[in-house]
Amino acid sequence: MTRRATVEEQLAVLMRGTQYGDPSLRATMEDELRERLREGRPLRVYVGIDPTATVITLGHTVPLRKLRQFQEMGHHCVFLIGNFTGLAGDTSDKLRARALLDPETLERNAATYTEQAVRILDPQITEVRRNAEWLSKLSFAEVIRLASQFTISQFLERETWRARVERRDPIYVHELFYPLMQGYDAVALRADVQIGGSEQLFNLMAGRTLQRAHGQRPQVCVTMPILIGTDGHLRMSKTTGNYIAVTDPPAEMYGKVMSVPDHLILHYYELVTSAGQQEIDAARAGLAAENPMGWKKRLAYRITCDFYGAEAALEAQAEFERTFQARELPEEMPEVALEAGQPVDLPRLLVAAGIAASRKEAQRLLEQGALELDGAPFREREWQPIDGAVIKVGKRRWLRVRVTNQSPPAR
RNA sequence: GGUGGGGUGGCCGAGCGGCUAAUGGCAGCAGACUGUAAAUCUGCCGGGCUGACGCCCUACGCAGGUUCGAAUCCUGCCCCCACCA
Repeated sequence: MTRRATVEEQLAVLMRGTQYGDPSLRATMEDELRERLREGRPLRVYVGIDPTATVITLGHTVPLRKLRQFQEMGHHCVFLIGNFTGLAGDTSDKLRARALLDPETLERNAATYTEQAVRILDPQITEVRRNAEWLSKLSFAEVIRLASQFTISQFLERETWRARVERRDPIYVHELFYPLMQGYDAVALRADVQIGGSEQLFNLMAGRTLQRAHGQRPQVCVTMPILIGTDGHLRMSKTTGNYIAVTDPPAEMYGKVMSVPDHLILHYYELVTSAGQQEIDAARAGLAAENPMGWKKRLAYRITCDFYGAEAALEAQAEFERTFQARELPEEMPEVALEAGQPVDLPRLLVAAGIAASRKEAQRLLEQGALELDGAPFREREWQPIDGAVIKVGKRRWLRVRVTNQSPPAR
């Protein structure tokens, strides 16, 4: 990626993996992008994220990766933090629509977001902006002017809103402002290209409308598919808990990828790795012919490697092989200190060690045969502690016991 | 302001006087099996006490009431939705 690729080469990479509901829209966007690439100047490209939670998941990284591709081709990239749009809450979730986030929270989130986002982008050359910069300064009169660019029927063409109207679900007025706000971002940034999830298409298109109204050339909209979470069918998000965070430690990141259902392996290769077309094709062919596990391990390695480097990724892989494939002990595990000579009540111990949420739960685990003591099943509730003993609970929880020599054993 | 429909366990969603800690689905956990924390199958899935049979507490928007007994009936209140004004 040292020398500038040709326009068609760039275009092929940049359009790969994108998703548009409508082929003609895709064709339009592709043509417009080609046109701009031909100008030979660095394009202004951006991705916006509302800092509504504290973690960036692999789902967020999908558009960010696309942004990275632009960056690698020498285009100017902006990471936009929606600290103003975030103020009003999430449009798609009724319950959260009213939960206004306070500025401090937003600020804190914004900081962590940036830190996490630059794991994907090149921090040296990424411009980080916040949309409160311009949105907070708009007057009501200006907002009205923006609003006059849209009609209600345009809004009702948006599938999600139409569905909500039909279901008689509420649509709050402020939700209608979202596209305006997001669209105005494009104006303020004088964007050539905006990248977003495919559910954001309407908002990205609003950017075009407003840019046109401001005498700017409408931005090219690049929309990416939604990443499915680890449960295998819902969109990856923090609220549903089916997520892999970019800040998950290596072993956990690796393991979570391994817990993804097989049918998503290719989906992940396409959206959250830098695999090129050939590799994707190879993976597709391989998955059809071989045990998918190997491909999934390669995937897990790749993803972990992207965030933590090869060494950590190898270690995570070794740890996984050791604990889950060979069923051996992990390198590190929590420890508890117990007094010598005192029999212990295991459910109580598990709760105290934070391994079970309640005694009831610990009891259940015991009854279900989930406990292993130094490799052998153990179903008693009373236990005489042994120094260095390892208690395994279920498949992935371990506890090492240390016995303190309060009363030194005769010896 | 009026009319109608609603508020049930992490989520969705049944129940509409006792058999209900509350059907079912999703998510989660465990076991078996395995090709992985995949798939499949089985079980568990509010909390405390008990070695155990079991006992107790909390729970169906909130507060009262009627009943031997209420998520289920009545009253008041709060909140949500739609339609009409």
